[in-house]
Amino acid sequence: MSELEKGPQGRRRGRGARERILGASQQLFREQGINRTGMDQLCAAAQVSKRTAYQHFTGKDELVAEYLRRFDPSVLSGVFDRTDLTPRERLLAAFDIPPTTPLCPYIAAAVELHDPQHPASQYARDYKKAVAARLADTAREAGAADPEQLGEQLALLIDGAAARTRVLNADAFPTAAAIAAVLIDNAIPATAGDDRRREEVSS
Amino acid sequence: MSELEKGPQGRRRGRGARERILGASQQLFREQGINRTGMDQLCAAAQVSKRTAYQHFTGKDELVAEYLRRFDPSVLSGVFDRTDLTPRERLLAAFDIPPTTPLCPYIAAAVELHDPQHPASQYARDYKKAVAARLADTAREAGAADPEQLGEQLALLIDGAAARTRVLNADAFPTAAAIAAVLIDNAIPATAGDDRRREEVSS
DNA sequence: AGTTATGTACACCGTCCTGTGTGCTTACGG
DNA sequence: CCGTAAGCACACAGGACGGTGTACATAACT
Repeated sequence: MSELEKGPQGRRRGRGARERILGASQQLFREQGINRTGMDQLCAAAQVSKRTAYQHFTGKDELVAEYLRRFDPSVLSGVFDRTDLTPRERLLAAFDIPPTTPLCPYIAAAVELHDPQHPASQYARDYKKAVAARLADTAREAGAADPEQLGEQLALLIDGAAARTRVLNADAFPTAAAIAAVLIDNAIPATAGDDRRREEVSS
Repeated sequence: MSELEKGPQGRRRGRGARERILGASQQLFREQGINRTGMDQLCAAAQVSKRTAYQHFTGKDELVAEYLRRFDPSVLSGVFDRTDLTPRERLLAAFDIPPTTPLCPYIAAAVELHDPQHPASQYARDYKKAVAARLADTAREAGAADPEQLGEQLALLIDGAAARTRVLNADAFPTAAAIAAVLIDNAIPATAGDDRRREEVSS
């Protein structure tokens, strides 16, 4: 039989070593960082032989890249696909992250790996662009004058809150949410709302 | 002769090994990151014997902490002490960083070291708080309604721009500056409209 | 059955890392 | 001038790291 994908959902019969490895990665890379987590420790935590790990992933680099790919469903989709909220509420919901998230792992990976060519760094870039695009879509849906600009601005606020939370060890997302509310109200001209301020589009 | 301070300005007669070490640290830690820069390489770049390096610094940790302490004069003071600018212009000038700065080294250090107890991490926290305080002072000088809040908001914007610039490999400071302009104008009650300032806010 | 993919146990390699020990040379100050 | 602090050259310890080789056990599918 051909060497078909053993990728994301491709474990054909195994007892699920790949999933355990990725699960341990989620925990350890977050708690300790990528560089400070050795493969020995990771395999021990996953209850997986080291040999098996290197049969699933060609190297640590690939494992790190795959580890990053396991965040989209929980964060990105979980916020934007909520139809129970108005577009404006959805934009603000992006700042309601529970304290379970120490720091955006994409920023952490980009800083730790320190190599823009690394697969994980490239994926982090793609992810950040995707988030900004989703924010822009929602901004357009909410009737923003310049959705792309608002999306980029909100994305910057999220990253700022993440970075600041990490450095200061104190939640910075409420501050970011406050800024977001101002930006959103400034960018949406005719929103039905209490405070409708002078709509000036900063050039 | 007693073991008196060989600290910041304490090289008594030497040929300046300490300064060369710190100079090389500035360059290498920025270009390659902290964890990816070995002491061997650093000493070679500084043209300093490894033994000498470990006589000036008890370990790499202390060197990293000292390396972070060498940024205040160039960044923090360089922006806030410009008396040729109005307070509002000074707030915005904090976002005019030249392309020489790849990423705020404090964020990088906090992420790379990954230990809030590390001296360098503690110093990074102090520095971030100090910047926010300086921004708040300037915001107060500019007549902001809630200077502390504005200072914290602007600090968050700076960190967001730094993080985003790093991850995306694209300058995000203009976006942050645009947000800052909106926040500043919203926070300063009397300064609406164009550049009508000069109402001296006596300190 | 029996073959084959999957996983295990464990030792091992080479490399890089932080950090030392030791002896020698240089330059400054009195 | 001489003494001494500053710096140098070099080897090496001790450990963590990423990654591999080998031989063996188990599960699954036909």
